[in-house]
Formats: sequence, C-alpha cells, structure tokens
Amino acid sequence: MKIHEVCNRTGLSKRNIYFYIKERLLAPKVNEENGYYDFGEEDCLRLLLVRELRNAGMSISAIRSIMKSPAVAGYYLRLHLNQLKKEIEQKEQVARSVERILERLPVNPSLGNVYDISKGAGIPKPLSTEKMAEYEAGDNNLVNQFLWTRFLPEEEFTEYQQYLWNKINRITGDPENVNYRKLKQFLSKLPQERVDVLLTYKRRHENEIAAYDKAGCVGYVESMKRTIGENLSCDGLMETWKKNYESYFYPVTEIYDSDIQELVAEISPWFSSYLGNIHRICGLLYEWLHTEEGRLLLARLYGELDGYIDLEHCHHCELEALNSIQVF
Amino acid sequence: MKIHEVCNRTGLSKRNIYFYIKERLLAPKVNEENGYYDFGEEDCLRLLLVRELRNAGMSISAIRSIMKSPAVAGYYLRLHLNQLKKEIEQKEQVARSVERILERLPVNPSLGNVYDISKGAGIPKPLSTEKMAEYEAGDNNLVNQFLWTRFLPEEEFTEYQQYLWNKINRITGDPENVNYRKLKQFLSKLPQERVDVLLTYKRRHENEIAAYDKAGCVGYVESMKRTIGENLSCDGLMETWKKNYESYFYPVTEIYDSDIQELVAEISPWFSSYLGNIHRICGLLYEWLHTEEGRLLLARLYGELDGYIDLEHCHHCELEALNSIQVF
DNA sequence: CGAACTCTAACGTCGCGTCACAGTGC
DNA sequence: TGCACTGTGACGCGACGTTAGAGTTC
Repeated sequence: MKIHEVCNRTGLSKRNIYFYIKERLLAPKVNEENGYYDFGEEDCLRLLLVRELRNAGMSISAIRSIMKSPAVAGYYLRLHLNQLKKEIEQKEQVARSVERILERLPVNPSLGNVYDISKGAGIPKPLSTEKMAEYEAGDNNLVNQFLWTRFLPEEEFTEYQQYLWNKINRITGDPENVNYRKLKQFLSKLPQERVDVLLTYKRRHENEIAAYDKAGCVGYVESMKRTIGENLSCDGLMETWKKNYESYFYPVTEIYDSDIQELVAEISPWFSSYLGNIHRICGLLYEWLHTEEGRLLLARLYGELDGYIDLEHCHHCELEALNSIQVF
Repeated sequence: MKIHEVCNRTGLSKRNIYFYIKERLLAPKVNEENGYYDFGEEDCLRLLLVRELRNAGMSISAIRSIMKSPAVAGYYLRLHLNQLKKEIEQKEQVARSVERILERLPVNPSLGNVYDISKGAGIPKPLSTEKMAEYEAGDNNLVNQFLWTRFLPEEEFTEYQQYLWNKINRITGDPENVNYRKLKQFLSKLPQERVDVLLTYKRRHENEIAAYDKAGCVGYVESMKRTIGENLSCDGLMETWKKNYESYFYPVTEIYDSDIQELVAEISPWFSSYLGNIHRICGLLYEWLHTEEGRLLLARLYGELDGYIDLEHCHHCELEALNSIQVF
C-alpha cells in the first residue's frame, strides 16, 4: 500500500504520517528499489490508534511508549487522566476568575483598573511541572497500575477479582499514605524512558522468576550472590541505590510486604508464584549470608550501604532490588 | 530603575521582560549613553498586568491589544472566557472517554485491543480553529461587548442601568438570533488587528459624531457626500463592501435599527446623542439624494451596489457605513 | 513528455528558558 | 582589574502545517 491510500484510509495527512514515522510510532517496510514506503494493515492500525490517542491529547512520547509495549497503556492512560483532571480544575478556576473580572470591569477602563481588578480576581498560578510533581500527582490508582498490573490475569476480571482490585485501590487510596505518596512523587519525576524500562524489565524479569522450579530458584540464588557482589563494587550503582532508597526502594519494599500482597496474590496466580519463589530465593540467600561463607558479603552490604538497608525488617525485597539495580 | 529591581518587584525573569519589550507590551525609556533601559512605575504596572493576563491564559497578541487600548479589555476577556469554556467542555469529554477506556482495558492488552477500546470510547475530535468559528463562537454577550460597550457610561452602573444591560443580553441571548449569529461568525474569523482597528476607530469616530452640534452635522453631511462618491469609485472598497455585506454591514444595520437601540440609549447619554445626530445626518443626506443635485450619486449607489444596499428599509446606518468603509 | 505521485529538508507556529557573547558599571 | 550586571542573538521545546525541491511512476 502506498501513502496515498493510507491517507484515505486513516484520514491523516501525508506530512503527518511521515512525522509519525520519524517519531518511530510505526516503521513501514521500505521498497529498496525506489525508497518508497510499503504500508501494511498493521501500519494502518497503528496510525488509527495514534490518531485516537492524539485526539485524547496524549503526547507523542507517551504514545511511543504504548506502541512499543502496549502493556504500559493502562499506566499512561491513568497518568494522562490525572493530568487532564488537573488541567480542567485549573481552567475552571481561571474561568471563574475571568467571570469575576468581567463583572467588575468598567466600560472604559484604564490599565490600572484592569490590573487592580485582575489582581483581585484570584487568577491561579500556572501549573508548573514542579507543582505537578510536588503536590499530589493524581490518585494512588496510578501507583497500583505501576506496581501490580503486570501480574494481573489477562482475561477479563471475574466479579470477585474486580472486587479485590477495587478493594486494593480503596485501601491504598488514602492520600496520606506515606509510601504511596513517595512513589507518586518518584514516578512523576522519573523520565518516561525510565518508566518504560522499569515496567518492561520488571514484567519480563518477574515472570521469569514466577516460572522457576526449585532448581531454578537455587540457580538464581547463585547468580544473585555474584551480581550483588559485583554491584557493591560499583560506586555508580551504590550512589543510585542511596539516592533512590528513600523515595523508591524502601517504599516499594514496605508495600510489597504489607497486607496488599495477599490481595494481589488472590487475584493473580502469577503473583502468587512470584511471591512464593522470591521468598524462597531470598530466604536461601539470607541464610547463606549468615554462614561462614556468606559473612564477607554480609559485612560488605552493611559497610557499603550504611543505613540504606534493613535486612532484618524485610529481607527479600531489598536483596532482589540490589540484584536488579542495573536497570536503574 | 534597572532591570534587576524590576525582576524583584514583578517576579518575572530578565529574559521574560526582554521578550515582552520585543513584543511591544511595554516600551521603557532608553538611556542613550549606554543603551540600558530605564524602567518607571508604569512599566512595572504593565508587567504585573501582563503576568496576570498570561496566568489567565490569554495570548500575547490579545494582551498587546489590551495594552494598546485598555478599552478593548472587556471584549478580549469575554472572548477568552468563551474559549476557556469550550476547552473545558472538550477536556471533560476526553476525560470521560479515557475513564471508559481504563474501565474496559485488559491487563496485558495488544495494540488491537487498545485501538478497539479507544475507538469505542467516543474520544472527541480536536477543536479546530475552523470549528471554533463555524459552530457557535460562544455566547452573544461577546457581540454586545463589540457593539455597545464603547458607548456605555464610564462610572459604575446604577442598578437600573445594570438591569437594562442584563435585559439587552437576555433579549439578544437567543442562539437562533440570525443577526447575532452572523456577527459572531464574522468576529471569530476577523484577525485581531482588524478587531482592534474597528473597535478603536468606532469609539473615536462615534464620539466625534455624538459631540456635533447642528452645524457640525451639516458639515459632516457635506463630507459624506464627497467620501461616499470617492468610495464608490474605488473597486477595492466596493468589493470589501459586497464581501462583508451579508455577514457584517447588514446584520449591524438591522441590530442598530431594532428595539435594542432604545435600551442602549436609555443606558447611555452618549449613545443617545450619537443616535440623534446620525439620524439627523443621514436624514439630511437621504433627502439630498432625492434632490436634483443628489440624484447622480443615488443612481451610482444603486448601480454599483446592485442588491447590496437597501436605503428604504433602513437608510441611516448603511450610508454611514459606506462613508467609513476605509477602516475595513 | 508531462502530470501526478513519493520522499526529505527547512522554516514557521507560541511563550518563553537557556546558553553564549559582547559591552558596561562599580 | 575583576566581577556583576546589561543587552542581544540563537537554539530548544511539541506537534505538526506549509512550502520548496529532487526524484519516481504512470
């Protein structure tokens, strides 16, 4: 299919389609002889989807993330919804202020009149990116999208599963919840590529762990011993760890270790498997760290991460995070 | 005052202030010796006002119009309010659609899933500038701002005046009102500079007419004879007239000639004077056109403007408009 | 051979932020 | 003399629209 037909079928302009190609939202085949693009059905589908998401006001970069791995669609849609709500609230405030100005404005005002009246109308400050992050970055549902959706079953929820999912969102919905607030801030400051990398890496990696049998778990423990040792020697990684410990690693550990894990496990057999295996794995590693052989690594852990680790309080999650820190 | 202090007092950045100077929102004095700006109190006031209006989301060009002639502030604020309301409505529709998508989205969707669900969620088409113009460009209050505010008294309204003004807006608020709809479309298509020129020209010109005594009126009639004769010879102006007759000149004539004029005259002594004088002037001119001497011009009027004029139906406004058509 | 088509590059939009640089004041 | 300040110009952003031009197909 040549571009002309694609224009007809999608309603997009040629220039617009070229733009999306350059932005890597689609990569149609190229006819080597003349350099023409050769569009297929999937390219049309992608373009139509891009148009829908653009109409919804999503940015090209968010759309690119979705096109690369559709699994993150829920996360970015939820994020976008939060932003939309904030913008609506902002515009409504502005509209009310402008109405107040119009009510009070004399017929032939001077600049001073206009200023005095505008100043008194309570026009809000613009939404800066900082404030988007600093204050509440939307509801906690976004964090749950980030944490759990990759584990959830692919088929439509049963009523019970829906009930459990709603319950999770209700329990964690409290805006005062410290761990969720920290994660919200963390996520809103994290550049999009990093979010994508985290989400896709975690999905793949945790599914691997969920699929291990006992031998697999033991093998993984061995690799963790090596990897954690290596990571401890790398100053850059240790700095990353310390910098993100308060805002990411620790809150995630606490959330994984809270009552919520049971609810998620009840929704999702995958998460149940993951939970069982990661507990077994980290338990083995923890025991080994307290043997003669492991004592050296344990000492290095507490030496390097002075204050930035708490194995007694909750050992499994932090060890696994230390093992996977390269993706950061 | 140098720029550093202005930054402190206004909270704007240096670069931002330079930008506003380049955009002609203020023009501080320049020290000829070293080329430094010398800001005064009024410059600070202008900057503060600009910041308020920018926070309200107005464009630089609209703000420039207001800074040049604060009298148009009401018009542009009303216009901006209409746009805000449309944007809010649009965003709310989008937000509802995104919520529907999130409800229906499976946990690990394919691109096809995302597309099907998005398509079914009723995401609205983006607001194009054409649609802003083509459909209703907001409420009719904007048209009343355009038509009447320059006549209204500068002091705060009395209760009775407020009552009359509300009544005018109520009477003309019907979205089906043909003349108002035409004017709304006309205004929304007119570039901003043209709106400014029209508003400021009309304010000045009509105040002049309102101030005439009898001799002034007679003198003005003489000038109208000449000007209309000249304008009739100019093909460009005649084309302008015909092009805008249906969308502007005729609707304005009808509105000026409707019951509303009495309400405005009751609010505004200025308008009352203007109305009396323009009636007298156009009456004299109309009579003259039916004398031996004026017959030639009358014939040219009907010859040139075949179908685009209707002196019998409402003679005063069209003659005056023909006289002032150069501002178009 | 000419018209219609395909691709690419470059500039304009809007409201600034962010350098980089040259000149000035204390 | 050094350092803070003043001005100006250029580039960047996001999502394209709009030419302008070079090459290709029918």
